[in-house]
Order: sequence, then structure tokens, then C-alpha cells
Amino acid sequence: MNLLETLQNAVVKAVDQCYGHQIEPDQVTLNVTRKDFTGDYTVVVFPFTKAARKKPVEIGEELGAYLVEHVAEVHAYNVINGFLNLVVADAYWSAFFREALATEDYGRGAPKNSTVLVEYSSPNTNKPLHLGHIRNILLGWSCSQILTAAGYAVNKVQIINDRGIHICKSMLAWQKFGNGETPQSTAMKSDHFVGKYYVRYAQEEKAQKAALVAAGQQEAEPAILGEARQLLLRWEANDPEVRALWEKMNGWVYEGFEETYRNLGVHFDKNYYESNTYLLGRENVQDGLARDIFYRKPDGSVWINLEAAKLDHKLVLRSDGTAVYMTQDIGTALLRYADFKMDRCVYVVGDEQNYHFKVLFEIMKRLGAPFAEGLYHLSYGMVDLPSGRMKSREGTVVDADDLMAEVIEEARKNSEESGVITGLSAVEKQQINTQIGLAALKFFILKVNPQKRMVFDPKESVDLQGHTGPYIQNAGVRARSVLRKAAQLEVDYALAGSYTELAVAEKDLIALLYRFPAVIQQSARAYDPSVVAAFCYDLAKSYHKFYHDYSILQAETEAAKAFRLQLCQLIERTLTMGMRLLGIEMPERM
RNA sequence: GGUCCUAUAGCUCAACUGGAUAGAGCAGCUGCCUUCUAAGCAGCAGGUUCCAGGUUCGAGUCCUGGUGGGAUCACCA
Repeated sequence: MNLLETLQNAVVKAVDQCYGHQIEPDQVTLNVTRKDFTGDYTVVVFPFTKAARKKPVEIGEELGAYLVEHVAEVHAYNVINGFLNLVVADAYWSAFFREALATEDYGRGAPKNSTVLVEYSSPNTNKPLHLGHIRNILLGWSCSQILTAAGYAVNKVQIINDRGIHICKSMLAWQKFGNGETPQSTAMKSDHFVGKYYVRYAQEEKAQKAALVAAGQQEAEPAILGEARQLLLRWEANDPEVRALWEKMNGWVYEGFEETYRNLGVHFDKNYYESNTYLLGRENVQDGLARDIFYRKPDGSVWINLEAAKLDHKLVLRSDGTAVYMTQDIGTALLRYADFKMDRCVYVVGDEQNYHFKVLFEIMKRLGAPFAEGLYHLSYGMVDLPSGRMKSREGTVVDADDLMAEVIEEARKNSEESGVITGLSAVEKQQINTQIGLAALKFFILKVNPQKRMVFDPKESVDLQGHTGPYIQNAGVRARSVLRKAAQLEVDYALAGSYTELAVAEKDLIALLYRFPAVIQQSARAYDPSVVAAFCYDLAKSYHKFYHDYSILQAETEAAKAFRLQLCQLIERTLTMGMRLLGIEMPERM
């Protein structure tokens, strides 16, 4: 039983003993005591006033006295207004600390025997990844890591939108204007290379459109659009030549994506491709039709009536019998179940698709899919620039690769200024600058609640001071530095156990570390990495202050030194793990 | 128009299921490197939590009604 439960149960018992009133443990409001008051946990006593028929302060006194007397973990109490602050015994914190220190992967939850599928990224293959994808990818990766740490078996997948008119446009432009050039011959990153032809297509279409307008034919369609459509038809008819070109160009895109993923430090367990899944789902719809889950209109199209779920009627098969997006998603979900037998499935997709997923989940429920209750849309808001929305037309789209290069370059400049790593090799420097730059970028994005639309200021994202990834890395680096020095000394760690008079700062750090496993669970429950991000920042901040105020290697006694070094160890491990859950590496020095 | 999301310091963000005096960072101003890494620490200043009602011992948080911002409501994906 953890401390919170122990205290809650103790309060239940105290209320029963003192007032003969029965309550449930979850009716006890127990908060972490705010900084300005003494204590570790606070019981809100207002809810007991009716049962006790006494003033809140009196109740607090009585409950506090009872708890101190009967509960070993409660060492002291004080009452302010209707709040009963409990001071947890140092002995409890010390015992916890020793146990946590001895736990290799402190923070990790017990295996839950439950499988979660996380779908994220899911790009189109016509252009390179941009800032919006970065938020998606970081959220997806981080959630996967957090769910894993919470005890779930996690599989990461993406579905690649590799078919459709968009890729045909790139193909067409390459055929027309490419003169056979390749990513190799132009030394371009291959997804950017393909993206270049998508842009080239758009230019051509615009030019043709302008020519038509000039000729007074506003309504006419640019010839090149017809050609692109023709290409799509040939693709659908399995034309070998078109398929070969399609495979070549998509191959280039995948190569480029892989590089970006690698640089971001993420990967997938399985890729799904729309060219394989876009025909899926029709049989499931036929099946559902037979079970009267769907209905057919006179024109042959198939629909579902979701009015009972406060949604609309939704089309699931066109009148010509072909699949729509929804059909495909139904089929893909069932295919994935066949592949992974997941209990839950998380879709990391932008919030413009909220309605789509509401409908999808409702349909899966009605189809009786075994995982239907475990479907979750991790919906995130768009990333705006200080100047407003990113618009490809205005060229304000922030490219993922450029952005990463930029933050790393900023880290490099700062490293040179600080001079700490001047002695290292070029490779080591590069590694450290990469770690720092990416930390800045990743933390900047992940510290924000996913649900909210966020403003991304490139200038601010390369900040390395304050509420940032590098600030947290720096706390870890300081701890490592001390530990490195300690390794050169004779330290008798057996003495740590005799250090029992904890300073407030030390106890606060332990109390913070104590929350780590619960933070991981909460973050997993909410599918929200910002919970872990906030924790890492809190811990780093407390450690920085501790580091400033207390001497570790020159501690007053050998026992204090041994204890503080162990404290540094556990903090370093916890920060490293917490940051890893965000996809952020900890550098050795900085 | 219907539905959903959102509004907190000059700016970017916090505030666990309703709990104490709404917190951080940035930007601005002051201090602290002869001592374990100053990418740090300490301090000053900055708020009618969009508005109006309501529920409650207690509301940034819940309810109702407004206002601003956004998304969505395709035989597109």
C-alpha cells in the first residue's frame, strides 16, 4: 500500500473513531501540502463538519492528534483553517529512499498484462515532414514510452498515406520537368526532392489556371490536373509503368522520412500503407449490413444512423460500392486487431478530426469489436507561429529537418561560449550539441498540454535557460559531475544509513522522488506527456537549489556526504528516465 | 446555423478528481562565480483567471446565458 492510501485509510478510521461516521477512502481529499506551509500532505476537513457537528479547526485538531498517535507514518500535524497538515516521519522517507535506490528501474509500473497500440505520425508521401508532424511524432513516441513505463505492452504503428492524387502530382511533375534527376544526382534529402516536384506541380497548375483566366475560360480545368487524374486512374488499373514510378518516388520519400525519424530518435514496430488498406472494410460493412447495423439507401450507398449517439447519419460505402475514409479506418482497425490483439488503441491525430474519430469509435462499438471500449483519439491542437497559422502558400511552413538543424546549431553556439566541452572530440561535441538542441525543441513542445493549440516561437524554442529541456539536462549533468568526482574518492556508503536528521531540502527532494511512479501512471492514464515534463522540471528545479545551497562532496559529516551522493544518484536516474519518457537524452556533460 | 474545443501576468505556459494567499519561465530591473558545472541561485515588479448570473463551507475548475478565437458538419483523405 502506498503512502497516500495509508493516510486515506487512516483518516477514514479516525473519522469513524472520533465521530462514529463511516466514509470511503476516496472521500478523503488529500493534497500535497503547499510550499508556504509545514507538512507533506494535507487533509481537507471541511467535508467532515456535518458529521462531526464541530468547527473545522476542532476537527482538524482531533483528527491530527488521533493520526499522530495511531499512525506510524504521521510524525506531527498542524491545523490552519480547515486544513490539516501532516508531517510524515523522516524514518518513513529514509526507508522509502533506501528501497527506491535499490530498485533498478525505479518509477516503472508493474506489468499490466494489457496491450496498447499507438498510431502516430501517419504522413502523406508528397512532402517532407513539418512542425505539425513534429508535435504529432513527439506526442506519439512519448506516449508510447510512458505507457510502456506504466506497465503496458505497447506497439507503435503508423499508416502511410502513399496513394492518391497528391503523389500522382509529384510523379507527373517529375516526369515532365525532372530530366531524370534523382536525390543522388542533386544531393538533396530524398523526401525534400519529391516535395520539390509537388511544389513544381502546384506552380504549373497555377500558371495554367492563370493562362485560362486570361483567355476568359475561368471555369476550365488546367490540363495538368487532368493528366494527374489520368495517372491516378492508371495507378488504380495497376499500370506497371506507373506503379514502378510510384514505387520509386515513394521509396525516396520513405528514405527521407526514415532519416528524420532517426534524427528525432523515434521508430515504429509496423508500418501500414493505405495502398494496402484502402480497399479494406468493405466486407466488414457488408457484414454489418446483414446485421442491420448499417442501412442501404435506394441509390445503393450504405449509411449508419448515429443519431442515438448524438451524431449524424454517416456514409460508409459509396453508391458505386467503393470505400470512403471511414470504411478504410474500420478495416484497418480490425486488421490491426488481427495483428496485435490489442486491448486499447491510441490514435495520435490532430483535433480537426475529432468528429471523424467519434464516429469511428461509435461504429466500432456497434460492430462489437472487442477493443471498442479501448479506442482513444489523442487529439492535439494545431501549432501556430507567432505570426499566425502556418501556410504552405505563404511559405511559412517550418520544415522538420531545418528546425532540428537550427536548434542544434543554437546549442553549438552556446557550448562554445560556455567552453565546458572544449576538450572533447568533434564527434562528442556534435553528440552533445545534438542532445541539447533536441532537448530544447522536444521539451518546448511536450510541456504543453496536447489538447491545446500552441504557439511555437522558433526564437523561444532554442532558449536553453529557464523552463526548458536543457535546464533539466543541466541538473542531471551537475549530478553526474559530482558522482564522477566521488568515484575518485573513498566514500563509505554504509554510513548513509546513519544520516537520519534530514534537512528540509533533502526531505522535499525525497518526497518529490516518491511521486514519480504515480506521475507516470497519471501521465499514462491521461495520455499526456506534459505531466511527466512538469515533474522533471520540478525535480530539476529543486535539485538546482539544493545543489546551490548544500555542499555534497564537502558535506559536514561523512554520513551526510554518503547520503547526499546517493540522493544525487537517485535524482540523476529519475531525471534520466523521466526525460527518456519524453524522448530526450541526457548528456554526460554540457 | 448545429456540434465540439478554447480564453489565466506584456509574451509562452502551469494549477491532480472543486480546496489555503492562482504558480513557473521569458522579457524588464537588483544582487551572487577563488569553493561539487553560472545552461545555475536569490530578489523586485507584473492578475477583476473574457463578461454576467448560479450551485457550494469553498469556483480558474462545475451549471446557465453571452462575447472573442479555432475546428468540424463531403459519395475528400
